[in-house]
Amino acid sequence: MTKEPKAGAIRQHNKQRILAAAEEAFAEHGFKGTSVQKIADMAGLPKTNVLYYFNSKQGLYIAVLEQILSLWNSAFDSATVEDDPAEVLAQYISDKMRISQEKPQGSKIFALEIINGAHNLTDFFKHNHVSWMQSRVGVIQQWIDQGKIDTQDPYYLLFHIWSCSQHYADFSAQITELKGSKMNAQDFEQATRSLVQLILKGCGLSVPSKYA
Amino acid sequence: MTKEPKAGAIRQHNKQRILAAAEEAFAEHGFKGTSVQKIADMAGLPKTNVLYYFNSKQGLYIAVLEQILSLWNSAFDSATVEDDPAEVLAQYISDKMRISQEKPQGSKIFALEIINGAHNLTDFFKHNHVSWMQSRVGVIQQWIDQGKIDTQDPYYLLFHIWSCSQHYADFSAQITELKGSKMNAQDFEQATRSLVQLILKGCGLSVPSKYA
DNA sequence: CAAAAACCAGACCACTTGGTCAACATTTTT
DNA sequence: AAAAATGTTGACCAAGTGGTCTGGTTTTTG
Repeated sequence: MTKEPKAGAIRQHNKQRILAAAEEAFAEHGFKGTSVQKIADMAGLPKTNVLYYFNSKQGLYIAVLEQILSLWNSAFDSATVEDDPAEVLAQYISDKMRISQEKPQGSKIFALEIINGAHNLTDFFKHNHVSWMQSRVGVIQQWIDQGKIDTQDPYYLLFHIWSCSQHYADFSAQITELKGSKMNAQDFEQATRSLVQLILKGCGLSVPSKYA
Repeated sequence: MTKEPKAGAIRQHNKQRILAAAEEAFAEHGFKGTSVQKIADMAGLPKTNVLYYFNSKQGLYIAVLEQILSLWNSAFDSATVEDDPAEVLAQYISDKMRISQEKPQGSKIFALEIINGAHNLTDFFKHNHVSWMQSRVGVIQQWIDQGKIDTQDPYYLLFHIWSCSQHYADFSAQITELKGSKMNAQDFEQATRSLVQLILKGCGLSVPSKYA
């Protein structure tokens, strides 16, 4: 069992400092490509100190992962059949795009983790993830059955929403190269509108004026 | 200049052997996570031999990258305004999905490379890529101007096509987890139809019967 | 204020890494 | 068949790795 000493303002502060540095480093160089020493330098602490708070490099990595996942909630999580699919999906896409804009590192780390086989995601998380998926697929299927949106496999719809929105975080280097400059806030707005229109129209929905 | 000794059946054969092993290893563990020793083992050769053909680990990695990129061509590359956008886009999406199914390692390596900042892609490739993009964006824009497809930023449309199709290669671990089993040929067919419908309908096009 | 708990950090270690070198074997060319 | 080019390989190395240990300092607590 991991010891969890209560409170400790210093502990709190230092752990946060280390987590922030680790998130940046892991996002940029991956797990193997990041050394504990480098994280320590970025956090302005000796290496031993990092290992003191997080017992191992992997422990720190998992802590980073969990912190990221805890921030990925959305109104879509609790949507029901009663809700308007156009409204709910548009909101969900907007949420995911905002996360890609504001927390690109998290998305990158998650992507790296999945590409490498997701070996560090706990069974607890995986189980949660599967449950969430089944529940959301259920709602979408009901929308389909009621003829509110086009017939399709709800799994693929969700995959497509994720991939497009996360693309703006994960592949930012490529996007910058191709567009000639880094995407700014206005670009993100436009990309979001573009994606909302594509997905909603692609599902046979019309875009709520709020997102047009 | 890199010496390129003519012919040499042995050379050809060994290099190919090493490239294949390296592709598999890099896709699974990334650049930093793969040791030259491991690649050598997989290729059934001593480490020194690998370094003999490719002067460094990075050299080998770049060779792998170039080999991958050389296979990513499609009919879309040479499409013109005269062509039917529905037909061309549906074909392009199908092509990209087939690559995700048949060559997932390549897609993964490319994704890892981009996430990590694309530092190993040569300027030559980047320039080619930008040119390709501008040319394709031009064609799409003309389709828009002629009212053949919905008004939108062509850049984002292409990003969305890429991200969705590559998602099936890069995030296969997550998909398998969520769907409960690895995607088979039939699943890929269905996913392709689903994506073609989403994108085309999202652009205001109707799906050619061939892809419905 | 003293003891206990928490925190800090240099020295150190076993191990892996990419890469070199020199000697030897094989193939190709003349 | 001699010479030149190409291929093969074990021994070796310097640098970097995650992680431990030990002894100290600071902070918290009774």
